[in-house]
Amino acid sequence: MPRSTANKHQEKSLATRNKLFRAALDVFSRDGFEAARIEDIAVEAGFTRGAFYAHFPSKEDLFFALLEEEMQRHVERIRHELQKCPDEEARVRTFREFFVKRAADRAWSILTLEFKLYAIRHPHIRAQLVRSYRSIRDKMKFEALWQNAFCREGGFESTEKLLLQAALNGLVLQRAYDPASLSAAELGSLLGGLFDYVVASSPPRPVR
Amino acid sequence: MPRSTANKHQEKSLATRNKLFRAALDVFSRDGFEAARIEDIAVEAGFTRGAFYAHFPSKEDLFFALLEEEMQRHVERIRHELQKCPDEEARVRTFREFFVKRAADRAWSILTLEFKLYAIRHPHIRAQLVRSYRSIRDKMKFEALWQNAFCREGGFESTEKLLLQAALNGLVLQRAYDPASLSAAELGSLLGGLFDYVVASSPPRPVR
Amino acid sequence: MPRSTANKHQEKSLATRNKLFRAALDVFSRDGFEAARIEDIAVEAGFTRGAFYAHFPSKEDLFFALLEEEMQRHVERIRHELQKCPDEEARVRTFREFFVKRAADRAWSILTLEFKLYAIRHPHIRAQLVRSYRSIRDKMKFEALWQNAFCREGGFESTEKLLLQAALNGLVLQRAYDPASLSAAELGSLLGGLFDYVVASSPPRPVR
Amino acid sequence: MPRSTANKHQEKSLATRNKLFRAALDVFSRDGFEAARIEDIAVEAGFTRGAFYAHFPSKEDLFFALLEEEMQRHVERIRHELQKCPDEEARVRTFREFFVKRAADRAWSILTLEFKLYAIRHPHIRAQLVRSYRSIRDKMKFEALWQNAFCREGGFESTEKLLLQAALNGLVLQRAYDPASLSAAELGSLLGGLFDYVVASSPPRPVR
DNA sequence: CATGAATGAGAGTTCATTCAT
DNA sequence: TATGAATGAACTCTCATTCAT
Repeated sequence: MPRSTANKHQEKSLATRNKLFRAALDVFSRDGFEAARIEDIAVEAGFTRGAFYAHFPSKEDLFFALLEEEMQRHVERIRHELQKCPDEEARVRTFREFFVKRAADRAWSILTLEFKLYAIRHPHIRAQLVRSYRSIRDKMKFEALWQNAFCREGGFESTEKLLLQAALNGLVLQRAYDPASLSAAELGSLLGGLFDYVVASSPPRPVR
Repeated sequence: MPRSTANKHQEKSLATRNKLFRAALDVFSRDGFEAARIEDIAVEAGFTRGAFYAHFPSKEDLFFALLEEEMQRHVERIRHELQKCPDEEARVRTFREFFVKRAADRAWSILTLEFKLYAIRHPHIRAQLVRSYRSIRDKMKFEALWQNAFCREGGFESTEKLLLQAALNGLVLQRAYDPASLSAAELGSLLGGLFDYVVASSPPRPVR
Repeated sequence: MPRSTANKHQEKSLATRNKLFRAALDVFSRDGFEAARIEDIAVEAGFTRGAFYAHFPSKEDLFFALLEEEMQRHVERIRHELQKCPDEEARVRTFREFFVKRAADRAWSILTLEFKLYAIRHPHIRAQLVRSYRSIRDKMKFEALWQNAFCREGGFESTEKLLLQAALNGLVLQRAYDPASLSAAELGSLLGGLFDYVVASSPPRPVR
Repeated sequence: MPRSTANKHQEKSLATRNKLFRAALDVFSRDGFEAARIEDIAVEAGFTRGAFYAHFPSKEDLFFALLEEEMQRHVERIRHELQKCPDEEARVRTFREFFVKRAADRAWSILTLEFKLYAIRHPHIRAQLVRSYRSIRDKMKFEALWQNAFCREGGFESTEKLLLQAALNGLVLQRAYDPASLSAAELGSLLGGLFDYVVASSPPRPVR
């Protein structure tokens, strides 16, 4: 088998995988993780179920891949923006903006909630999700990013970040199911205020 | 139809309904709303599926009944405690304690999240859920409760309360799927701090 | 137990039975024999399922009772009209009118078809239905009625009558499912013509 | 996707569909349309319920497919026979024979009745059935067939044909539930006579 | 006589997954 | 690699019927 043929195969395979990937994001966003049918994802990508199983062992595995990519992209965007900041004040402002803007990605917030709930009910997945988050964080050096930016102390998994995350997802959910109860502006203002509160209450890092 | 017969029927019916009610709370907590099978609820209560359908038209309706009862109980407990408070400071302290303690009811927080996600995917239920929350709030005079306690202005659905709710549920979820990332003490401290922040940032009610 | 009390009970019981009877005709007409739910019949009569079972062993038995009553009423009306006829010509005209007019009782025609189909699928009922028709005919002296009226020979179950019956029910069914294909006038004219044909082709009875 | 694979799949699929088709005719004939269980049809064909749903969206759709095929086959047989007829007399004789012989297909007559009754109770199906009959008739050029054969005028849906149909089905039903009331010979003679009557009473087509 | 709570069998339908091609 | 036919388990919901009251 000539090398070029092998490459052709590999390329085509990768292309299929990518199409399934994009399709999955669409279908998950539209129907939710549990309600999403594998057939719908395959069809949305232009294939049949068989192609799905040739690339991913299960719906869960596809989600983990998606999760990893999404976080990677997010961190890279932040890192890129932070490099342009002259001082800590600018860095904090950048973080704040990023945080508040995440409310716009309704689908992702909801997908995150949904999958965590799913994980609670499926012990095997729960363990994998915990591992997955840890591994992504390690790979991304997320902790260092946060600490360098803020000159503040942070534990292994800073609880303040969990609060921000929880509030963000919870409020997006609230707006999703009852938009009348919370306007987009109110949501933004709530998140902004919370961010300021968290930063203000975070203890300054002792000078070494 | 003799009166005694009717009473016997009524009594028995009510007893069965209650057993199903309790069983549902158990099963929902254990398996989640969607995964909960009607048969499991019925069996847990000591009956068959048919009995379930004789008392509740659907799993959703049972959940709404549960929701209403739960909120009613909660409000009543708060109201009772508030009556014993001599001044506003005591009332705020009472509210704070209630809020922080709600984190202990892991099952309910998670059930709430789950059902809201379910509602997003089922328009008919979404509308009913919105109506249900509104109707319970009206019946409970929840707004008045909150406003009297705090001597502060509050809109129809005060956004600050939504933030508290969102953070509470989100953090409980976090602890449920990864307990190592957040100890019970940290969770309590996070919630307490958030409560203080919200109360502090809430504008004092203008004197009339 | 005083006699009057016994009578009261009997009376009340009969009244209940009658109410169930009328309700059954309504519900059967509306929903069809098989789709009719015993509960609906009971409720329509102002009772509960238990009352139904106190008076009729099953839906089928109720139908047989209904069938018997309906045929009895029909024969009595014919007999009454025939008595007023001075000669054979008038009797034939009377019969013709009765036949054509039966097309107006859409519900009964359809119910008849439905129950016969049901009987085919339920051997036990099939046998009972055959017996039932025979017994009603005997009791009503239906054959004698027909023969006296027409001065014509007729077998045990004259096949011409079966043709009339079949055509009537079949055409009513046709109009029920596709009214555009057959107007009421066309239906009447078809039935009238068929009646005339049957009478004309029937061999005159030999003088004894 | 290689062509040969696609063909194999197509072939297999068609074979399965056909097996389900035949099985359905059997089961419908034996148990009736409503009582027929999808599982029985699938098993009779050598498959499971899942296979059924892969080929037909519902029991009703399967019936419509069956109806179309049956009518198509019937019309084709008639058309074929008519071509061999030298004159109108022969054509009328051919039609007569076909009509009388249809009484032998007890299952189909009864299935037809049953489905029409079912349609009356299910508005959605009723509309589809009316459309289905019309579309088949149009596709088959059934009207032209009938008119060319007879040199007689006929409306869009000649009412005489409806009478023949109704009588046929009704008499077959009668024989099905009470064979003693009508011998096969009597049934044939009744149908033959009716056919002659209808043809004789049909107005000859005016010469253009 | 009448109630109505409870049973339990049974139907339709969906879909992740397997596997021959 | 990709197809798509087929499986089979799971789940919801309906209703005739029984029975204690």
